[in-house]
Amino acid sequence: MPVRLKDIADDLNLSKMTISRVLRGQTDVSAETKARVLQRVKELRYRPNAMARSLRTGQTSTLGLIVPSLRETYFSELARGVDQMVRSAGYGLAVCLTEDDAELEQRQIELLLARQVDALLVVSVQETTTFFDGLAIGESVPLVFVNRKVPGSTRSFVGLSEERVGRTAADHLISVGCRRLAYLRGPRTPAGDLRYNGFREALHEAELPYHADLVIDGMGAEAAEYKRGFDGMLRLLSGRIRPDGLMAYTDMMAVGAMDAALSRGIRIPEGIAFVGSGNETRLCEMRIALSSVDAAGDEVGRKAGRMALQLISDNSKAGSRRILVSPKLVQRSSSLRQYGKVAPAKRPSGISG
Amino acid sequence: MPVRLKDIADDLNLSKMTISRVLRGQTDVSAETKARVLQRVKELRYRPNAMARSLRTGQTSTLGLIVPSLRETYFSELARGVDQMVRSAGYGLAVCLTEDDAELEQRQIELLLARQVDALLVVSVQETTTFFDGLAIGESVPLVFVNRKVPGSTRSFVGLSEERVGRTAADHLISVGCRRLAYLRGPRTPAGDLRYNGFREALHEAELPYHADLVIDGMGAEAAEYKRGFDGMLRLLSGRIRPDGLMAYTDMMAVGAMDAALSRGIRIPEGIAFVGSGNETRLCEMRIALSSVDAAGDEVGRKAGRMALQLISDNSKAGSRRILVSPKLVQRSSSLRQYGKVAPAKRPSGISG
DNA sequence: ATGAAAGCGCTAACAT
DNA sequence: ATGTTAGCGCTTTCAT
Repeated sequence: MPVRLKDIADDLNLSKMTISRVLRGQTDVSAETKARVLQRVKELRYRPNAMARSLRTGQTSTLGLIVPSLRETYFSELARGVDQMVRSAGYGLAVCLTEDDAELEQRQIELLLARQVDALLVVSVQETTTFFDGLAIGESVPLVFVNRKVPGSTRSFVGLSEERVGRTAADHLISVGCRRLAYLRGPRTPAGDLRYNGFREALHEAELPYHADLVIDGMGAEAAEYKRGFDGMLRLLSGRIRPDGLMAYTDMMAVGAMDAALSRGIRIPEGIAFVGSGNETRLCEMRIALSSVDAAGDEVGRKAGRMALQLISDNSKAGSRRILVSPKLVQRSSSLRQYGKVAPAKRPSGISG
Repeated sequence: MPVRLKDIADDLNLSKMTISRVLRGQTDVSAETKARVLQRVKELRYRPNAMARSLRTGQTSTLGLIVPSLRETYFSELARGVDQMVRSAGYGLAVCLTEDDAELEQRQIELLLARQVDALLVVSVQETTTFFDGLAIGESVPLVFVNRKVPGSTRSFVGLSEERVGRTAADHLISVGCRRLAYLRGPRTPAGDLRYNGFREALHEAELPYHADLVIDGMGAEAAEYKRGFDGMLRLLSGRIRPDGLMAYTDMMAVGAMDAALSRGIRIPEGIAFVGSGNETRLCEMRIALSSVDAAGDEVGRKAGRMALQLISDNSKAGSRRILVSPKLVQRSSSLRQYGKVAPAKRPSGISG
C-alpha cells in the first residue's frame, strides 16, 4: 500500500519512466510535466523504494562501518567522522557492532555484504587475515581497515599514528623543560608498543637518558584505570629517580596520577608536568586541566570515509593505500610551564589547541 | 559478477527454487540434494542478495535506530541494548545519527524508510509532532519513540522513569540516615524537571523538610560539568544549612562536588553522602567510589527493541504502548554509612549492585 | 519530450 | 521432491 512510481504515473496519465526521470533530475522533461510530477509526489508523500532501485542499479549508496563497540569515545567519534564525510557525498552509513567478538564481526560483515553496501569500513578484531582473504573481496566491494591493521594484511588502511602519540607527548614535555620523563605505559598491544617506541625515540632525539625505572607497566588490567594511574604515580614517587614530567597511556590514568602527585604535595605543573592521551574533554576539564594528545577519532573517520568513497569511484583496482593520521597535542594547565625551554625537538610536535 | 542463485542452480542442474528452498531451510528437499547444494554454496561463497529478497518479500529484517549522538555513554548503551535484543531475534540494526539536528533527524528517518526498515526506533529531538503526523506511519512501519517523548505524541514509547531517578537517589540518601538533602539540579528540561519532582516527592513521603537553599540550579551550562559540581558544593557549604547528603544530576557533577567537599575537610560519606546519576563506571571508580543511579541505557534499549519487534509481529494495530524503565541504584563508598537507618521509605528504592 | 519492454535476483503460488 | 511462471518497484535501453 505504499505509493509506487506507477501510482503517480497512472494518476497523472504519464508513464513510470517520466516520473522516474523527474525524480532523478534528468533534463529531458518539459518544465510543465516536471512541475506536475513534483507536485503530486509531494502530495502523495511518495518515497522511492531503495531496495528496488538498488536491485536495478547495483548500488545502494550506503557504506557499512563495523566497530567493536561504541562506548569508547574514540569509536563514537570515529563513527561520527565517517558519517559526516560520507553523508556530505550523498551516501548513507550503517553502523554495526561486534562487541570485540571476532566471529560476530564476521557475521556482521557478511550481513552488510548481503545488503550490498558499496564499501566496508572495518575496525577489525581478527587476529589473522584468513577471513578477509576468503572474502574474495577487493575484486568487488572496497574494504578499508580502520584504526587497526589486521596482522599481515596489505589492504587499505587508515589509522592513528600511535608512534606519534608517544613522540608528541614526550616532545611536548621536553619542550616545557622536563628532563626526567616517566611513562605510565599501556597494554602490550601493537599499538601500545608503538606509542612506547615513539616515547623512547623522542627521548633519544633530544639526547635525554632513558630510565627504565620511570616506565611503569600496565599493572594488572583488572584494576580501574584511575587506580592504575594513582598507584603507578606512587610507585614512581618511591623510586630512586624523581620524574619531572609524566605521560600516561590514557587520560584517566593521567588523572589518577595527578591525584597521587597532589596527595604527596607535589605541585602541577611546576613539580611534575602531565600529559594524557585521548583528549577526552570531560576528563581533561577536572581539577587541574589536563594536557592531552588528541587521538583525532573524527579525523581518522573522515579520512577513512573519504578513502572508501575514492575506492568506489576508482572502481577499486587502485591498489591499497595507507594513511596515518597525526595526533594533535592540546595543551592545558597540567603542562603549562614557561621556564626551561630546551632546544626544540627535531620534529614538529604538532602543538595546537 | 557475484554468484547468484541461478549460478548454483545451473551448476548443479537444479532449478533456482530448489536452491532457494535449501537456503531458507525448507523441509521438502531430499537430504542428498540438500547436501549437494549446501556444499556448492559454501564452495562458491554464495551470499544471497538481500535487496532482491527484500524486494520480493517486502521485509528487510532490519530495524532502524536514530540517535542524536553516540558520544554520550547513555546512547551508546542504548544502541547496544537494541542491537542485542534485535539480533537475538534474527534482525539487523542500522544506527543513524542526527547530531541533535531536527532537520537531519527527518532526513535520516526518510532514508531509513526508503530503505524499507521493518520498524523505526527514534530518540527524537523534534519539538512538535507535525513531522511524525505527516509520515502517515503507524499504518505502515511501526515506530517507537525512545528515551524522549515528542511533546504531544501518543505513540509507543520506551524510556527511563526520570521521576524515579530523583526518587531513588533521595530515598537512598534518606535510608542511610541523611536528613538535609541537597540537589545539584540539572537543566530545566522536561526530564530534568521530572527528576527534581521525584526528589521532592521522596522528601515529602519521608516527611523531611524541603529546603530551597539546598537546591542549586544549573549554574550556566557553559561551564564544564566538573566545575559546576565543584562550585555548587562550595555554594552549599557557604549557606545557612549544611547538607548531610547530596544528589547530583550527573556523575561528573557529583565528582566535582565531592572534590569541593574534600577540599573543605569534609569526610565522605560521614560528613556528607553523595549520589550521582548515570553510573558511568569510569567516573564512579575514581577517588572515592561514587554511588550512582544507573540510567539503565541498555535495558531501555532492549525493551525498546522488543517492543518494536512485537509491533512488527502484531502487524501494528496493537495501539501504542508505553514502558518506563526503573533506574537502579548502585551503592558505593560515597554513601556507605551504617548509622542512622530511618524508617524505610514508602517505596522500594531498588537498591542493587 | 515521452513511452514500451526487459530484467535486476529473488520467492510465492501453483504445477508436476 | 522438484520445476514453472509471474512479479516485487525500479531503471536501462531502445523506440517514437
